[in-house]
Formats: sequence, C-alpha cells, structure tokens
Amino acid sequence: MDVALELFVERGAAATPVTTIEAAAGLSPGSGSFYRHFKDKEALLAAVVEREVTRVGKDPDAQVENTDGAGEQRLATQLRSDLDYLGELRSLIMILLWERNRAPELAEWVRKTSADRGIELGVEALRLAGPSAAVEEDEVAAATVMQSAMIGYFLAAEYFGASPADVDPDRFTAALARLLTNRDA
Amino acid sequence: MDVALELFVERGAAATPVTTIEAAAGLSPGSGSFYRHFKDKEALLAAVVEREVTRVGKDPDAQVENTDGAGEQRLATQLRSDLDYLGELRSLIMILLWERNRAPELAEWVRKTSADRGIELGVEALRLAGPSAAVEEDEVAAATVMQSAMIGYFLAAEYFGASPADVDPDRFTAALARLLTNRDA
DNA sequence: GTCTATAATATGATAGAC
DNA sequence: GTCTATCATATTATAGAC
Repeated sequence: MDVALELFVERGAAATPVTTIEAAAGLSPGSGSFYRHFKDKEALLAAVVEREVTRVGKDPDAQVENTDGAGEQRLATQLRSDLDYLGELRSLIMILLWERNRAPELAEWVRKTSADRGIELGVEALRLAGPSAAVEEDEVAAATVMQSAMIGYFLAAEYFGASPADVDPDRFTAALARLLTNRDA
Repeated sequence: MDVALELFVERGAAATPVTTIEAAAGLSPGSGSFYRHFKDKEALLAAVVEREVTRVGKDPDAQVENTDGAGEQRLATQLRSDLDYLGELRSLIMILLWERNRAPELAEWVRKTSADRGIELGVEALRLAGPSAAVEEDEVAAATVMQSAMIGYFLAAEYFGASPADVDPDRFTAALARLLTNRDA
C-alpha cells in the first residue's frame, strides 16, 4: 500500500499497471502475487484512499482554536497552519485529482466534508481576526477568496514544483492575512 | 481533433484508447483508420495542444488596457474578464493537468509564458487600481494572492462542477477586487 | 505468501483490398 | 480515405506447484 500510494499520487491508479505495483513492492512483476492481497486494483485504490482519509483524520479544524494572538497576526498564523495541513493532505488531494472523473461521488464527498466546511471555518476565522469593511460586506465571498487563494497556491506549487513567483509560504500567508484584515487609515 | 480534444479534456490522453477516438470520429473502431491521419496518439495530442495554443492566442493580456473606470471597479472588471479568459483556456488547462507528469517541460513552459507573466501583469493592474497599504507592503505577494485565488476558484469550480460555496464569478471577483483595494477609514 | 505458467482481453499499430 | 484482417505487446487475472 505504501508503494501503491506513491505510484497513484504520481501517475494515477489508471496509469499504474499491477505489474508495476508488484515490482515496486518487491514481488515478481507479472506473477500475479498481488492478487493474494487485493481482489483487484480498484480494491487496492479504495484501501489506500481509506487509509489516507483515516490518517489525516476527520478533524481539519483541530488547530483552529489554539491559535493565540489576535487580528492580522492571528489570521496569518492560522493560514500558515492551514497550508501545512494541505501538505498533509497532499497524497489524498493528488489521488482525488487523478480520479476526478471516475468517481464524481468522491468529489461530492470532498465538497461537503472539506470545501463547504472550510468556508464556515473561514468565516469564523475572519470574525476572530476582526474583519475589515471589505470582508464584512460579504463574509462568505471573502472566505471563498481566502480558500481559493490557499488551494490555488498549493496546487500551483505542486504543479510547478516550486513556489509561485518565488513567494514562499510564510510570505504568501502573511500577504493574504494582511489583505483580509486591511485597515488603511 | 475536435472529438479527441473533448476526450482528452475529460479523461486524459493516456486513458483514451485510439479505438475510442475512432468511434467518436465516426470511424470503425479498431479499424486503424486513425493512423492514416496521425502517426500515433502522441502526434494527435501534440496537434490538439498546438491548435489550442494557437486558438487562445499568445496574448493573454490583450484585454488589460481597454478596461475603463478606476480603482476597485476597474480591478473588478479586469478580474471578471480574466476569469472568462481562464474559461477559454479550459481545454488547455485540463489537458495540461492530465499530462503534468509526462511532460515536465510543458509545465515549465506554462510557468514562464503564463504564470510568471501573469504576476507581472497583476502587479501592473494593482498599481492602476490604486493599491492599498496592504498591497504596497509586498506587491508581488499581493499579485500572487490574486493569481492563486483566481486559479483556485476556477479549478474548484471545474472540480466540483459548481461555484465554490455558491459564490458566482461576479460575486467572487467583486470580493477579490474589494480586498485588494480596501481602504477602511 | 510467492512463484511459474497461462489465458483472456485490451490496446497499439501495420498491410493490403477497395 | 475507409475497411477487413492481422500482429505484437501490455494488462488483467487465474490455476496450481512449492
């Protein structure tokens, strides 16, 4: 399952022959030894995804409460922690990206358990940070901007293999927090 | 090429057998008639990508200048137009997403011709909009936030098949422009 | 639990008739 | 330019010995 996870993350399950999994696991490729462990590749994929879901926990908001400080600094710390959490979800995110069309129900599950919940938590975080007028005018839209920026930054970094525009995670989250708590005189 | 484009966008070229392309093009599946038109699937993919690149033009910034208005409204109009442009790039984006590992040089090309250039244009657009102190503190980081939010919103909408958090494109770009030009008293 | 062997199917690709 | 026919190879999957 460990080697399968890596292969599925990099190339997708569909593009990973069973023989390749066998070879990576130290089995004789083409021997069919794989089938003594899993019914077929689908079963392995399901097991791998389920293990990842369990590993990262069903509690993406565990870190929300124990952030200290207030205002912009508090939000920046929160966002930096969220970005690390996205990193923990990396394998899961990449696999779900590969499987996006084969399993529309998975996308729906992601939306309900992560995306929508993330917006709710985002609105809360913005309130705790002491929102600016620009945020208060449409809190949900502001939280959507925040979430979109985070996932967009994460995916761009993954895709390019480097920080977009050479803006590192600390600098990015600081800028995002600044924009969301902006109080120009 | 039309049917291949659609198939490649939805499932990726690797997951699209030549027989499927033949069938979709009205040819007898498995007949090999495909090979009278293209050397192999790779050649078709290259032709499809090249045609898309030509179609969308090498000028993503054509609409930059002729935006009227100023400040927040000007930026909102610009961002709304940019989001439409991402829509025009949809096929290309989705194909490049499928091929992300098979062609790292393509990712590099995307970064240099689109991502990095987009940041430069973003900085310009922010200056024209009359930047807030939060933007001026780190213009490149602010532009990165702007770009990340746009691509994150676009990809999330594609992935889920609906606007994230039910925030439609007008509302999203308005909120983003508001945050980037925020001038609370 | 792994191996050799093998079969069934899917896929990529070519030859030659029309 | 399309078809039938055909191959070679890749892939999935199973059977049975060890």
